[in-house]
Amino acid sequence: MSTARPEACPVHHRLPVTGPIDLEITFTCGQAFRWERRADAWSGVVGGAEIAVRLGDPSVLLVEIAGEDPGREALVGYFRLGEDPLNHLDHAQELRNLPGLLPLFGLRLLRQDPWEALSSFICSAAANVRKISGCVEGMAARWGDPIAGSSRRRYPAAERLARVRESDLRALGMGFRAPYLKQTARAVASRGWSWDELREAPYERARERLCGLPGVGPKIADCTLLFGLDRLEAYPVDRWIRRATMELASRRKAKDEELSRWAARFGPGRGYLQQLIFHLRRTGGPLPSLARLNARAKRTA
DNA sequence: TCCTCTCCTTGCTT
DNA sequence: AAAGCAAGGAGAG
Repeated sequence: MSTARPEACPVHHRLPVTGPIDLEITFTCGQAFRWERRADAWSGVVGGAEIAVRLGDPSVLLVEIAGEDPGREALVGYFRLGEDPLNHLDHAQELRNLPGLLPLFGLRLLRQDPWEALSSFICSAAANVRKISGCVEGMAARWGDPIAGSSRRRYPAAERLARVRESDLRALGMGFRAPYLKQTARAVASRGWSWDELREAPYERARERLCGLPGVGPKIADCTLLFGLDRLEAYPVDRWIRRATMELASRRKAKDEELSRWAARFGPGRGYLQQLIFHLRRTGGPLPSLARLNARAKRTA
């Protein structure tokens, strides 16, 4: 149902937004790696489209499309425009008192393509955001199909990356991640792999499946579940979330799995909250202990 | 089986 | 200039 339009007549959408929205945080928080700041908007690639987005008057997302229009509903889903992110606090009232967290709820957790999320986060091992973007954008430039009316390219499918040379991945700066990415691309492109099956599977089962892929451990499995498979109960524990969660839990040392279990108290939307905590910890310094914080809040109430 | 340590690439920072 | 650091994972011991 997607139609390619000529460049001279780009498609526009005006999409009303439920709840707060902050494009800067959304695109720079480390969940996605193909969003670029332009003079007047942000440019990203979603499916077969380049989309430029900016905010309009009272909480409207203005979208300009080049290439295959995903359609209004797909875009509303991609940005979760019909959901108020603050709802995720319903099961985590204790976090309301966390200084600096409330202003971050304009972060929209994007519903990304699972293969793009998986492969991007394989690139993320021991890398920083700039490095990851370079790898991801490099792969798209080299192997992605062109988008009509745009200089940007689609993200290459697993089938395509399964056929590239490892040396070409290394040339893009992939380093030791190159063989992981290629082998995982092969596995995902094979007949034995089904994203639909993963969507149906219980969280633990899906996580085990992903961990069976080369170069994929618990952290990247959880990122794939959270960012690519809409599993908001996934709580990826990286070095920042490890520190942040230990601080909140008043723990000196703890295993990642313990921290995941501890974070279950934040409810079914804890993955969404994780992304806010991640951003807060990276930009705002150490976090207070939740126990002390809530004791103080109770006294002053 | 579980824990800890080291290595693996690269490029930018101190 | 050498070392540290960056959304980790795999293999050894």
